[in-house]
Amino acid sequence: MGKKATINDVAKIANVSIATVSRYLSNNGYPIKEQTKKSIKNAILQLSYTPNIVGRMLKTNKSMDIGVIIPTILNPYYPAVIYGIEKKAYEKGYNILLCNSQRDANRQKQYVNTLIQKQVKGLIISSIGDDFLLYSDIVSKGIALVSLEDEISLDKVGQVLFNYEKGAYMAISHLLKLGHKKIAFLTSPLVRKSRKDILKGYIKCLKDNNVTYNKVVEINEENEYENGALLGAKLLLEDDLPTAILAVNDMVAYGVMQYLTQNKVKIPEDISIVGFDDIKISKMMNPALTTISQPSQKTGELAVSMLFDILEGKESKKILLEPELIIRASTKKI
Amino acid sequence: MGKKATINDVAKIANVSIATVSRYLSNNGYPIKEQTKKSIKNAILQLSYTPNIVGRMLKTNKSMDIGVIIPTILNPYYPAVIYGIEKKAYEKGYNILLCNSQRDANRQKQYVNTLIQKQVKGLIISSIGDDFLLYSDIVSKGIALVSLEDEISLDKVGQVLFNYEKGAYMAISHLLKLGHKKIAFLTSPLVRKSRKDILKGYIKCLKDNNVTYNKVVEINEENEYENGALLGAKLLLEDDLPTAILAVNDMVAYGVMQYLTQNKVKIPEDISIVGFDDIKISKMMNPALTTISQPSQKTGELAVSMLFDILEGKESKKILLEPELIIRASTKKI
DNA sequence: CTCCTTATAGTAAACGTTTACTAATATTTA
DNA sequence: TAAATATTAGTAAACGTTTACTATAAGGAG
Repeated sequence: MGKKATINDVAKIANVSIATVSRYLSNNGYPIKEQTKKSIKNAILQLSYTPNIVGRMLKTNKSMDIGVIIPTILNPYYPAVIYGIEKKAYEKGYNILLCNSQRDANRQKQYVNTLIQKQVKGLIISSIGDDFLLYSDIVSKGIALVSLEDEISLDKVGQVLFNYEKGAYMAISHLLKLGHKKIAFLTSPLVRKSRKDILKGYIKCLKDNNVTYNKVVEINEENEYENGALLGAKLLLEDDLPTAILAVNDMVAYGVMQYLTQNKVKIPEDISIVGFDDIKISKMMNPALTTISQPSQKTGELAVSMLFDILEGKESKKILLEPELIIRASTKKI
Repeated sequence: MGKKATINDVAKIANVSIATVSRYLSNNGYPIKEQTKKSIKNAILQLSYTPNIVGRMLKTNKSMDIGVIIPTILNPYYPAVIYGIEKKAYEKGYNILLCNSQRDANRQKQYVNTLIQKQVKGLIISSIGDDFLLYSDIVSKGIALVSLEDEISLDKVGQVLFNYEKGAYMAISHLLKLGHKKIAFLTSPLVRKSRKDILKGYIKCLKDNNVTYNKVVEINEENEYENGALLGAKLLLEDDLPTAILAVNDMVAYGVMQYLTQNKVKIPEDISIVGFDDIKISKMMNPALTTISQPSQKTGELAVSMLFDILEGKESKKILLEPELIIRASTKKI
C-alpha cells in the first residue's frame, strides 16, 4: 500500500539495469539472456510492479487515448455510437476518454481543453453547434479529429455525416402519402446543424407538395425526454392542431407521445407521429414508433476507422450515411 | 502543427524562467509582477501553448482520472449510472475513463490493468462475477475502489449495493397477489451476484407461499435484448407454460415481450411479465412494463461520493439501496 | 592471433512539469 | 541605519520511462 514500485526497484532486485528491465517489458526482440529474463520476471512478481504509463507517455509522446465528446449519454442513440467507437478502439489497443458536454458550449470547450492537455491521440466529437474555431484549434495542435453529424469546411477533419434533410423529407413524404396535411415539427433547440437540416427537409417537402400548413414548435431546454412533455403542452395550446408530428428524435417523440396520451390524445388515431434515429427500443414502444433509421453503431465504428486513417496520414474524408424509413404503428392514414 | 510548445518555449519568449511560468499557470497565490504576468500571457497566446498534463502528472503524481468499468453500455441502465458518475466527477474536476467489459472476464481484467497503468486515482467497477483477487489487487495498489452491485468482503472498498433479493421478492409477491401460481424466471447467465440474488428472492418468495411450480430459464449469451428472443423461444418449448414471468432486467423483458408478441402470446392477457431496473423508457413500452425500480443515476453519484470519501481517508462504507415496485400494464389478474 | 560480428547489458540524457532552495531586491520596523 | 521581512524570480533536481550510445565478452572468419 506504500509507494508503488518503479522500474528502478525492479532493476535493483533483479540486479540488472533499468534499461534491461525496460527492454524486457517492451518485448521488442532485443536479445536478453533467459537467466536475466527470469530474474526480472521474479522481481516484477515480487513487487507486483505495474509500469507507469505516464512515464512512458512523457518519453515516447505516444498516447493511446481517444477523446470522445457527446452531447448526452441519456439518449440511447449515443451509447450505441460509443459502443461502436469502443469496439473498434479496443481492437487497436486504444482507450477512450468519455465526456458528456450536456449540450453546454462552455463545458464542451472545457472538455476539449482537458483532452488536449491529456495528450489524446485523437478526438471524436459530436458537437453542439458548429464552432469552427474549436475545430481549427484542435487540428492546429496536430490532434486527429473526426466530427460526427456536423459538417465542417475544414481540411484534415474526418466527418461521419448523416443525410438529415433527406431523412426528414422521407418522413414528411410518408405522412403526406397517408393523407396528412397538417404536420408539425417538434424539436429541441435548433442549434445543431443536424437539427437545422431536419427542419430544412421538413420545409422543403411541404413546399414541394404545395402544403401551406406548417408549424415548428421549439423548446428551449436540452433534456430530450422531458422536453417531450413541454413540447406536447405547447402544442396543445395551439388552436389549429396538426394531425401528424415529426419529432426531432425518438426520445423527444416518446416524451411527446407520453404527454399526449396522458392528455387523451390517441396515437395514431388522433395524431400520427414520426421519430428520428430508430434507437433499439423504438420497435417496442407503445405504439411502435415509425421513424427514420440512423446507423448509430456503424457511425461510431466509421469514426474510429477514420481517425486511424488520419493518424496514418491518409487523406481525411467525409462519409454521408443515408436514412431509411421504418414504418411502424405510430402513423396511420387520416 | 509542428511540435507542440512547451513551458520552455513560453519561458524563453517571455524572458523568464520556467519556474515562473509554472507558477503563473498554477495560479496559487505565489506573487508575480503584473508586468511579468503580462508577458507570460502574451507568450502563451502567441504559441497557443497548452500545458502537458502528462508532465505534470509524472511530477505531482496527482491523477485527475477515474476509471469506470461497466458490463455493457447498451443496456440504458448503465448510461444512467454513468450520467450520475460523470456529473459528480465533473464537479470535482475529474475525468472518467470509460471501459466496457462486454461481460468478458479477460477484457475486464485487461481494462483494470490498463487503468492502473494509467494511474487512475480511483476505480468504479460494476464487475461481472465476483473476482476477489481482482479487487484486492486494485486495493493493494493504493487505488480507491468502489464496487457497484457486487458485495465484497474486503475492507477499504466502497460498495453501492442494491437489494436484489428483496426486489425479486416484491415482484413475485405482486404476481402471486394477482393470482399467478406458475411463474418463471428468465435470465442471462447467473454469474453476477446481483442475478443470483434475484434468483434467491424468486425462490424464497415461492417457498414462503408454498408454491411448488418454479422454472428458471437461463441463456448462455450476454446480449440482453437479443437474449430476450432466445429466452422466449426456449420458454415456448416447455410443455407446462407459466402464466407470469420475472425477467432479470428490463431489456431482457423487452426482448421476451417482443418475441412472445410476435408468436401470438398476448401480454398481459396470456402471460404477465415483470422486469427489473425501471429504465427511463419502461413506462413507454407496449405494454408499459411493471418493474422493480433501481435508482441508476443515484447509484452513480453515490459511487463517486464514496470514491472521494475513500480518497480523503474516510472510512469506506456500504450503501444498500432499496427496491420499489412499479406497477404498470404488463401484469394483470389471472 | 587479429579483426568482425553477435549477443548481452549498462550509462546517461531526455520527455514536460513542479517545487524546494536560494538569491536578489524593495520595503518595513525598531 | 541596520536588521528583518516581503516580494519576486531563478536553479536544479526529481517524477518513471525509453533509447541512442557505449561496453564487454564470446565466437567466427581470415
